[in-house]
Amino acid sequence: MQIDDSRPIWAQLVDEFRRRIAVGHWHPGDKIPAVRELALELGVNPNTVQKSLAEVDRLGLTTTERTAGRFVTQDVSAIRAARAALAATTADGFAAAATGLGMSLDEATRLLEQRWNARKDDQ
Amino acid sequence: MQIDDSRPIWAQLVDEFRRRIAVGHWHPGDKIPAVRELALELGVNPNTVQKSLAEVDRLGLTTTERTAGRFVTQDVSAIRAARAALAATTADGFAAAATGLGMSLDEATRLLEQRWNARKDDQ
Amino acid sequence: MQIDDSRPIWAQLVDEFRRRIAVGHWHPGDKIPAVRELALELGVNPNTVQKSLAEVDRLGLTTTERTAGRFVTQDVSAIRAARAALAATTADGFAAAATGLGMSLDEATRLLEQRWNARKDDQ
Amino acid sequence: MQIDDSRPIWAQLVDEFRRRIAVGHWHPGDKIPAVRELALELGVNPNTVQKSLAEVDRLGLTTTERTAGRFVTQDVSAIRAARAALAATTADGFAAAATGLGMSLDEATRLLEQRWNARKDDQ
DNA sequence: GTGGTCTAGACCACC
DNA sequence: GTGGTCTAGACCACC
Repeated sequence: MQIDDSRPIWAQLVDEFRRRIAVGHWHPGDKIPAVRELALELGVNPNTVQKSLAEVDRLGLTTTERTAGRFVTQDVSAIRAARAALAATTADGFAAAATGLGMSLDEATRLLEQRWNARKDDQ
Repeated sequence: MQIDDSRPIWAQLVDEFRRRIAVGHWHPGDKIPAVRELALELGVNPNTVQKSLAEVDRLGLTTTERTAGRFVTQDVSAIRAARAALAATTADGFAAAATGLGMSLDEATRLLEQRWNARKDDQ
Repeated sequence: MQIDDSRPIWAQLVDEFRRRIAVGHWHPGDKIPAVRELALELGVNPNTVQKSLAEVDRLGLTTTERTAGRFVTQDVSAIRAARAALAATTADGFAAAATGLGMSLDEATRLLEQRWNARKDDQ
Repeated sequence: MQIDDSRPIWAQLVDEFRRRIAVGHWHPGDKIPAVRELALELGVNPNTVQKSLAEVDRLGLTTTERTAGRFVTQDVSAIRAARAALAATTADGFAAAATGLGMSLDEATRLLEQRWNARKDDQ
């Protein structure tokens, strides 16, 4: 649980599931965990998971086969879109913080470079 | 409440309070809300808020005066440090996502530039 | 209540609300009844009405203003689409019945003409 | 269960049983299911089924033999009448919708032709 | 009063 | 066991 995210749980779950697919935690063609299982894992009601997964279906990232379960799409372009969306979101988060702190694009770029290389050194 | 941040709540609260000071939501010299008030606002136990505020004190971002309450530091360098930390954190988030998606630093920089300008156009 | 419609209630409600808009029972710009009111009128749970109205919103036939209520779109093209869909649906129903009974298109057309004129005489 | 058909359930059941006979779901000479069985299938009270079947008897579409059960008539003309009634009903539904939407008979006929051919292509 | 969210729990079809 | 639907009822923000 995190403080201060006022968006509905179901919308946060949509983001979380998109993220899992975007980063390849769930691979194309994979069966994803059952609704009740995810609800248990995430500590929310199955109905809430259900609502968010319906939206993920609608986004074309998963397909549902009623008795067999729910599967990550094999449609590469849909997944590519999810990856692009994820990258854009984190870029926006950084841009928002940096502008909020009065940084210029140049300063932000330098900072990104710095942290990028720090990451590389960590590994 | 957000899904999937597994760090302890008190640590998340430290981040939240640092953020409020870094972005100027709480200004230097301001009296910040009472522990009980924050606990109510954030929906957590007062003891948890207390623990996180003690850490914020230790970071030099706030000072406590027994009877009068808790105040944001007037020490500019401490606040500057908090701002730098916030910027670094979001930069890290972007860097992590971008490398996770197989992007190069060049691609990440171009994306940042793109989103930066998109923000500007929105305003 | 009618026999033998196995589709979910929420989907039937979507059809019903589209129909009300298509035939002009609810006019462009009109405030439609509150969720709880519709639930009472239709004898179903407010949550079920809520789900169907979210879909009607998604179809662009209504817009929601959180505290003021829900309104029929003023977008003529969206309404035109709803009208076309309604006409197509009833045409399909007739075509399905007619072909199921072994009628030719010519026979169906003649029957339609007959009933059309019978309607006219009734008025 | 469907929304917004305000006719009594028994009358709707008459339509349903006529339809089953008209489309050949129940064939001439067939024994139809027992009252209690139909009541269970349709989720209504056996008395309601009884009332509607009495009407179907009266229409000459079924005959009842006290101990053996209820059978679909072998009278071809009665069945033909049921088929004509079904066709007329759906034709009326289309005509009502089309006139309600301000269409002319010509436009309705063109739409019917269109949907008729679309059906054919689907198969 | 308005729309919206969330939970608990029952139930369904399909296999 | 799987996804899906539906209800009852509590609660929330916004006005």
